Amino acid sequence: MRDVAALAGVSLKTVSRVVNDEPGVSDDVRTRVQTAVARLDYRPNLAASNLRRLGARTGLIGALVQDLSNSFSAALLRALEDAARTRRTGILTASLDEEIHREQALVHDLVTRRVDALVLMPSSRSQEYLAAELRTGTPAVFVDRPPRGVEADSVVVDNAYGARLAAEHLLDQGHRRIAGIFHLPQIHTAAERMRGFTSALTDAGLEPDPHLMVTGVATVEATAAAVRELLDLADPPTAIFAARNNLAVGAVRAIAERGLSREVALVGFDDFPMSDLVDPPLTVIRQDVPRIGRTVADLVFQRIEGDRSPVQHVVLNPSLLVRGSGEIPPRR
Amino acid sequence: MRDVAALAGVSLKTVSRVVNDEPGVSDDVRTRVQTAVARLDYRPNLAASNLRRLGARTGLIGALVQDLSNSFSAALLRALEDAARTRRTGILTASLDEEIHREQALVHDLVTRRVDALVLMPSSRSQEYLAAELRTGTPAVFVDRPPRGVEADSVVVDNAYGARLAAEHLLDQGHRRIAGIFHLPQIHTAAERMRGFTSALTDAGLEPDPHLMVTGVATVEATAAAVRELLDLADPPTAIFAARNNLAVGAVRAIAERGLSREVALVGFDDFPMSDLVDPPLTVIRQDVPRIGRTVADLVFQRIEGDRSPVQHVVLNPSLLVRGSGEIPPRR
DNA sequence: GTGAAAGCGCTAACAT
DNA sequence: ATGTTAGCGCTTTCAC
Repeated sequence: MRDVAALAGVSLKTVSRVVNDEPGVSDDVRTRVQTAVARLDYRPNLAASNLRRLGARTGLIGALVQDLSNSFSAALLRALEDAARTRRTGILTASLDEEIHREQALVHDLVTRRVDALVLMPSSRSQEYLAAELRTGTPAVFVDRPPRGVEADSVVVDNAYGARLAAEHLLDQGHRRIAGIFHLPQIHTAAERMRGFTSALTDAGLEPDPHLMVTGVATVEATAAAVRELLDLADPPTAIFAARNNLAVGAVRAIAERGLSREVALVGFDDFPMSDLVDPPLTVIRQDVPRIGRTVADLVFQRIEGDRSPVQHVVLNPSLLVRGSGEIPPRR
Repeated sequence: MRDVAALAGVSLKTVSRVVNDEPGVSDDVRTRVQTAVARLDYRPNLAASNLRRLGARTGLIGALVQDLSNSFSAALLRALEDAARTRRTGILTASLDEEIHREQALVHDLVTRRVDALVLMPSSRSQEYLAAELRTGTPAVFVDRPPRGVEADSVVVDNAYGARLAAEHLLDQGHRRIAGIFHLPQIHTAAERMRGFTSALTDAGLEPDPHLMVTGVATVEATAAAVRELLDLADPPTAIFAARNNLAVGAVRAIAERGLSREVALVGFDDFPMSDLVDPPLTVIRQDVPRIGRTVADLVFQRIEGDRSPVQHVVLNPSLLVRGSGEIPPRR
C-alpha cells in the first residue's frame, strides 16, 4: 500500500479511500491510484483493515458439520451459503465425523479466526466449553442436534415424532414384527428416533422385541450386515425402519441382495437424491433441509446484528413421504 | 491481551510466549498467565498475530466449486479437507453455479483474505484475470476443468476418453441408435465428453444423428423432458449416454416413467451414492473423486511450501463400471 | 527468564 | 479534497 501511495504520489489515506470506494477523492487522483494499484498488483489485506476498523466483522461463519460429503450436511451448508451470500459472508467449514475432541479444537480455531458466528452440528456430549466463547461475543447456533450444558439457539426437527410417523405407518399396513436400525445411542438424534419408534410400538400394544432393535450402526456396510442377520432370524421382521439416510442405503442393499425388495417393507429417515429411483421407491421421513438451513441463517444473522433476546429453540416437524417401499404388506 | 498481562503482572511479550507455547517462561509465570487467560476469556487474534509474523500463512485454502450440494463437489471438498486437516489448514468454500461473474468476485475476495492457495473449478471462459493474483504469490490449482488464458496447475480426468468408453460399450452391445445428453457446450467437461462420444460413433462407421444429440441440459427436470422427447421419436434411440451425474438421474426417471427400464440401455458419467440401487443398477463412467482430491491437495501444498517448478497438468483416466443398465441389448 | 520499543497493513480521528 | 498521527492486537528484535 505504501508503494502504491508512492507511485501515485499521494498519501496512504488517499489510497485507502480509493480502495474502499470512499467519497472525497477527485477523479484525477482516483484514476492515478487505480493505475498504481493495477501496476503493482496491489491487493488490500482484509485482516489488517479489520484490525483497525471498529466493530468490524470478518464476514465469515464457521460451520461444523458431521460429514461434508453426506447429502444432509452438504444440502444444509448449501442453504446456509445461499443465505450468507446475500450478506456478503463466507463459510468456513469442517467435518467432525462424530469425533468429540475435534469439535472443541475446531471451535477454538474458529474463534481465534474471529468468525462472526458459529454453526454447530455437535458431536460431543456436552458443549459446556462453549460458554466462554459465547461470553466473548461469538454467537452460536446449533443445528440438527440441540445444545447440552450451554444456552444457545438451535434448529432441530422433532426426531421422536418422525420416528413415530414411520412406526405408525408400518403398523397401519398391518406389520407387527418391525425392526429398527439406529445410529450410536449417545447421538441425540439417534436416541430420539429410538424413543419415538419404541413408544409407537408399545402404544400399539406391542412388546418391543430386543432382537429387532439394532443400535450403534454407523456405516452402510454395518447396516447391510445387520439387516442380513435380521432376515436370517427364525422369525424375521416383515418391516424395517432405518433411522438415518446411510442406514437406509445399507438396508436397501441387503434386502435387494436377498431378493426381498417386494417382500420386506422399509422406511428410511432423511431423504436423499436418488431415493425415489431405487426399487421400490423408498418411503422416507423427510426433513425440509433448505428450510432448516434458512432458519439457521436467519438466527445467525439476527445474532450477528446484535440481537440479545432470549435463546430460541426452533423445532420443525418432519413428514412422511410415501413412495412404495413402506407400503408393502406383511408376508402371509 | 493487555488485560491479561496486567492481571498476571507480566509484559505483553510474556503473554505472547505463553499463548504460543514458546520456551523461556518459568512454570510459575506460565500458570499465572494461563489463569488470567481463563479468567478473562482471552482468545488470541490470529489475524493480528499473522500480521506481524513474517512469512505467516493464514492456514486457509479457498475452494470454489460449482455446487456444494452436488455429490461430486461435496466428495471432492471432503477429500481436500481430509488432506488439509493434517496440515492444520481450513477450507473456505463457495458455490459458483456456472455463473461466470461470481468466480472473479470470489477469487478477489479470497485473495483479499490472504488464503494460502486457491482451488478452482472454474465457470468462466477464461481466467486471464488470475495472472495478477498468481503474481502476488497466491498459488492456484484447477480441478475438473483446465485453466484457460493462464498458466496454473490442474487435475482433470480425460473426459473425451471416458465418453468414448461409454459409447464403445454401448456399441459393443449392438446398439446403433445411441442418444447423448450433454450439459452446456461452453463448459469444458461437457464439450470434451461430446467430442469423445461423437468420435467413437463415427469411428464405428455411424453417422451421428442430430436428433439424438441433446446439449445445453443442466437440470434433472430438463433431462427428463429431453429423454421423453427422445423416446417419443418415430425411430427412438435404443441406448442413452447421460454425460453428467444429475443428467443420469433425469434419464433414469424418464425411462422409468415410461416403463422402459429394461428396454433402453443407459450409461451415466460420474458415479453417485445410490447408483447401484436403482433399477436396473446404473452403469457409469466413474471418476476416482477421492484420488482427484488428494492429488489436488498434494499440488496445493507443494506450491504453498514454495515449490516454483513448472506448471503441472495431471490427467486421470476414468473407468467403466458395469452394473446392468448399460448392458441391455438393443430392441430387436 | 523477562521486558521495552518498533512495526506488520491498515483505518479512525483529526487536521489542513 | 487530501494528509498526519495514533493505534488496532500482535510479534519481532534486542536489551537486560
